[in-house]
Amino acid sequence: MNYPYIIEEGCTALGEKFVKVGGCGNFSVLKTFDCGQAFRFDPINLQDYKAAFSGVAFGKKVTFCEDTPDTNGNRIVIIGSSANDFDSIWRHYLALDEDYDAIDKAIISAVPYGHDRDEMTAAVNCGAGIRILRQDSFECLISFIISQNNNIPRIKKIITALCEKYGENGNFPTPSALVEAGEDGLFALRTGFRAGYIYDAASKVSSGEVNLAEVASCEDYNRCAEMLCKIKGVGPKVSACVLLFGFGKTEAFPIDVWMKRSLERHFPSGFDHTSLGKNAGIAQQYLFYYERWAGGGK
DNA sequence: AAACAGGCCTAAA
DNA sequence: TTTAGGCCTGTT
Repeated sequence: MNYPYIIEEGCTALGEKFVKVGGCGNFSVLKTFDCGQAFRFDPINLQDYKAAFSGVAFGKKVTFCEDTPDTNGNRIVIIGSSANDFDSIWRHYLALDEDYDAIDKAIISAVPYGHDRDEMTAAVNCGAGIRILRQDSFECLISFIISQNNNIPRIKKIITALCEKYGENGNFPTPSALVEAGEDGLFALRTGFRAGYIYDAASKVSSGEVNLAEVASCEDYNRCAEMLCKIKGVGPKVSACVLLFGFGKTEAFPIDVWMKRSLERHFPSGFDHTSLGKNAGIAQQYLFYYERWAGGGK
């Protein structure tokens, strides 16, 4: 695989720092930030780039721009940050150190020859370039609690309101800040019936009844899910999303309405995600993207 | 206007 | 153990 490396660092005409990073494989800024895993990024219009997204993660404002690939087909990415932040935050956040080419091959070869493998190959080709972001676990937990029975624009709106009202400097609020907000304060942000769920999550995390560090270090997926499901409003789907996007448990395989449709359409005789092991979550993103944004190859 | 949106909780068989 | 309603709100 090709490891990411800094080609150039500098400042824009406006004095904002940037780094130009090569060796990013087939990494796609567009697919990664358009596949619904992160709620605090929005597309921005920069004519020089194929795709650009701007947002906040880990308390830092950042922009990711998809530049043209180098002569070997390796993606170059412009990141609006210091070289220091690239090394300490964004390299890891974007999972640029993962060998996705190898993962993609493993996913395809884990599916039996014939119809099913053809379907999976099509999904992988369609979603190739997506990276599972390594997001903050608490932010992820609250975000996916909010996502239930909801749509993306409103999810984003609520999260923005949470950050503005209860976060420091517009950052994502801490558990204790949300406890202080109280269920009423959370309800006032138009969270609806999820206010009690958010409050319960904040309380249990802040009291240690649900220990996120323990979840992070636990190797047993079912036990991890069990711990998170102690929170009201956290069930199989939300816990799977949180474990996948917020804890790097890539064996998680969230099944929502889109995934259900995708599996029914492409694998009518059934699909066993456990055979994919640690790659199940990545395959899930491909199948999800294939169904939702590419119409499932109809 | 009525249905739906990246689920989960609760009550009832 | 499984199944059906209901749920805040905003948009179409």
